[in-house]
Amino acid sequence: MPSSRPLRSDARRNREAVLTSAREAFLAGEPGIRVEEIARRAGVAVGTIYRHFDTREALVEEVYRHEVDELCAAPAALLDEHAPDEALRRFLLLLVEHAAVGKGMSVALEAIMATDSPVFGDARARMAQALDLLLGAGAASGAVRGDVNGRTLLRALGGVCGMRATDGWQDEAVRITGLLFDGLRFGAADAAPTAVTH
Amino acid sequence: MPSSRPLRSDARRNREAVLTSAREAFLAGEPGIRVEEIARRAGVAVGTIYRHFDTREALVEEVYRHEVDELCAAPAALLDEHAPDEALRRFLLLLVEHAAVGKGMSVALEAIMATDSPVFGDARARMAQALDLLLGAGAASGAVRGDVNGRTLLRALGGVCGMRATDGWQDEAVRITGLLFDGLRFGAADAAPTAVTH
DNA sequence: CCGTTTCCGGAATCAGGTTCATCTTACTGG
DNA sequence: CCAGTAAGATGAACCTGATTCCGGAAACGG
Repeated sequence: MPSSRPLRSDARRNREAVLTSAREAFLAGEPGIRVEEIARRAGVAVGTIYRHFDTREALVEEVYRHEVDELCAAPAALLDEHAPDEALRRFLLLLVEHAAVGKGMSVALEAIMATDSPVFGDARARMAQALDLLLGAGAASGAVRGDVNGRTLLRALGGVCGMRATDGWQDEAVRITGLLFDGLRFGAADAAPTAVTH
Repeated sequence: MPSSRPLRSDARRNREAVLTSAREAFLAGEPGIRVEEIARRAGVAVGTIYRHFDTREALVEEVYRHEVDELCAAPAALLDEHAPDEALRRFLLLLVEHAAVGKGMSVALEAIMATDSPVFGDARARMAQALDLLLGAGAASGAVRGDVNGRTLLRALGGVCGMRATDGWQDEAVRITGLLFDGLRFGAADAAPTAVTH
């Protein structure tokens, strides 16, 4: 019996309340919020949180699963409407944008992309797959070199997401993204370098 | 009076012992070692560590200051013996190599490059300056684009250093480095893309 | 050798995450 | 509508680790 019976009503309600409180806290820029405080805001006791999530990290992962799903769905949609290289470029910028949404998301993206945290293993794999889709299409059309895979690019992007809070970080993030984008096209296309501010 | 009188002999000895124990532990692959354990190995009490270092992080920083100095001195030496773009390429590879020396160094490099930790503010600034030297020379010779600064590149490299422990991570690190290198030359040179395995 | 000053030791304190024995509550069949 | 029971909730206690702090010990200057 893989999935036991559905959650009891109060359990479902509490679970939702915890996720909501956690999400709000993270997006509000307090990624380090204590478990006890999340519980307080959700109107439950800490024990309740641990009934639903194995560990604090597991809760964090759950909070961001939705965002990750959204991000992973983007490549297919972008390829529908744009040439492979343009789709790739847009996706990279999308990542930066998402990192900009809030410190919390940025922290999660960084953990997904730049670490080996087993907690985000699943998210990482899906993300790499999404990138593979773009890179494959780009390589097939000859606009992108074929010797880089999603996992590698994901790694390379890790640094971009760890830089919120710096003065003017968003410009810098766009610049780094452009750098990687150009690196990906190096020797595969005849386009001019991406405009990178002045 | 900026610098008070020299440390008492036993103080100097203990300080050294602590740094040595910490360095050995980090290089041996236990970056998370407890302060108490560092103290034990150095033959002192925890209080002694806190007399010399404000915080655990401060101790870590001190341990790596030497390595950082070494790394920061490299650009000038490389420019003496190689063309600007080749010097840049070699320096990027040198970073990967250093990250490979041990998990500890890798952790520190990552903290320096990819975060805003005030602890490494100094190291970060010096590193960015070192990269500026290389980028400036490259731009002047026309081999590298002129719109990227050291700080930005440092950020981009952050991800590379957070990937130890993955299977085959070193190859991947070299690949990412090559990607960035090519991105830096995009539109500025006529060379072929860096060989990046396949 | 004595008075000072600087250090050292290590138990106590603090901070957060995690656990667990006990009390509640939602669902169930009758 | 009600008792029985399993699922859920609680929150004080526990654990791990960093940091603090108050005597006691050691070095230095004379």
